[in-house]
Amino acid sequence: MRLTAKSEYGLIATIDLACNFGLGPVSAREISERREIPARFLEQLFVSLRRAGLVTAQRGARGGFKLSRDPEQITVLDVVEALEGPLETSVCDHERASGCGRSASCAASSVWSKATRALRDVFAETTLAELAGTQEAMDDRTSVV
Amino acid sequence: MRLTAKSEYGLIATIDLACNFGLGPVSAREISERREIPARFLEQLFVSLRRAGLVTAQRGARGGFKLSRDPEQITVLDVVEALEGPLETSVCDHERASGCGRSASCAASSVWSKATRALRDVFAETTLAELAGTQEAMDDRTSVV
DNA sequence: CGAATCCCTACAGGATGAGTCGTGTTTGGG
DNA sequence: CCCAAACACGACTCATCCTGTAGGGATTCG
Repeated sequence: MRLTAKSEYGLIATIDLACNFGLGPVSAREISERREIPARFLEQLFVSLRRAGLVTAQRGARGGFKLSRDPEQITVLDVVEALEGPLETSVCDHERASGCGRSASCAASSVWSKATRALRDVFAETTLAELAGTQEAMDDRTSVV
Repeated sequence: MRLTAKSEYGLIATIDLACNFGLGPVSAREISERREIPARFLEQLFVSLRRAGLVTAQRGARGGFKLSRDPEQITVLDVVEALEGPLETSVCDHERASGCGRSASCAASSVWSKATRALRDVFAETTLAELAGTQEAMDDRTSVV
C-alpha cells in the first residue's frame, strides 16, 4: 500500500485548513510551525494538493492556502491519493496479478484486492470536517491559544 | 503498512503448501519453479516462516516444508506478520502518534488506526484453506497436471 | 559416500522515501 | 513603487530498505 509521511503530513495539514475554513488563507509556514512539519517538505505537498484540486493557493504577501471545497466534501481518500497516487496500484497487485492466466499464481491476489477495498472504504468514509472536529477538541484541551 | 514482495511470495508459497497438505513435504525448489519465485529468495522466506512456527522443515534429501498446522488454522495475517513484522507499527502510527499529548497532531492518527484495523480484519478472516480452494480451481482450469 | 535439501550470514545494487536548496514568480502593504 | 512575504518548480542529496545473489555449512536419504 505504501502509506508514507506524505499522507501523514498532508492529512495533518488539510485538517488544519479545515479548522480554519471560512477564514482567510493559511500560509504553509504557519502550518509547518504549528504542526511541526518540515517547511520545505510541506510546500511540496501543497503543490500536489493544489494540482489535485483540493486546495487553492493565494500567492504573495498575506497569501496561503485554503480548501477549495467544503471540508465535508473532502475525504481522507482524496488527500491520500493526491499525495501517493491511486490506492489500487499500491498494495501488491502489480504484474504478477495480471499474469494470472499463465502461472495461476493469483489466489493470493484476491486477498490484496480485498485489503485495498477495505482500506479504501475507511478512507472514503472519513471527511476532513469530521477530523477537524476531533482536532479542535484536542487543541482546546491541551492549551487554550 | 509496508506490504512487499515478501508477503506476495510468502503467501503464494504457503498456499502451495496448503494445497499439498497431508502429503509429503514440498521442497523450496519445487515451489520456486512451479510459482516462478526466485529460489534463494524463497529460501529466506521459509526461514522466517519456520521461525514463526507456521511451517516445519524436513532437512536432507527428499526433504522440504509442510504447514505445521491445519490450513484452516493459519490466516493470511499469520503469514504477513511472520514476514513483515507486526502490522500495527507499519501503517503510519509511529512517533508522531505517541507525541499526541504535546503537539496535538493526532486527529490524523485515528484514521491510520482504523485503517490498520480494517486491514488486520481482512487478513485475519482469510485462511490458507480457503485460498487453497480457489488456487486448486485455478490450477485445474489452466492445465490439468 | 554423495546428492539433495535446508540453514545462516554477508553483501550488492537499485529504488524510493525524506528532506534540502536555489531560484523564480506573484502580490499586498508601507 | 519597491520590498518582503509567500507560493512554484525542479534538481539534488542522503539514508534506508527492498530484492535478490553468493558461498559455505549442516542433515538426511538412498
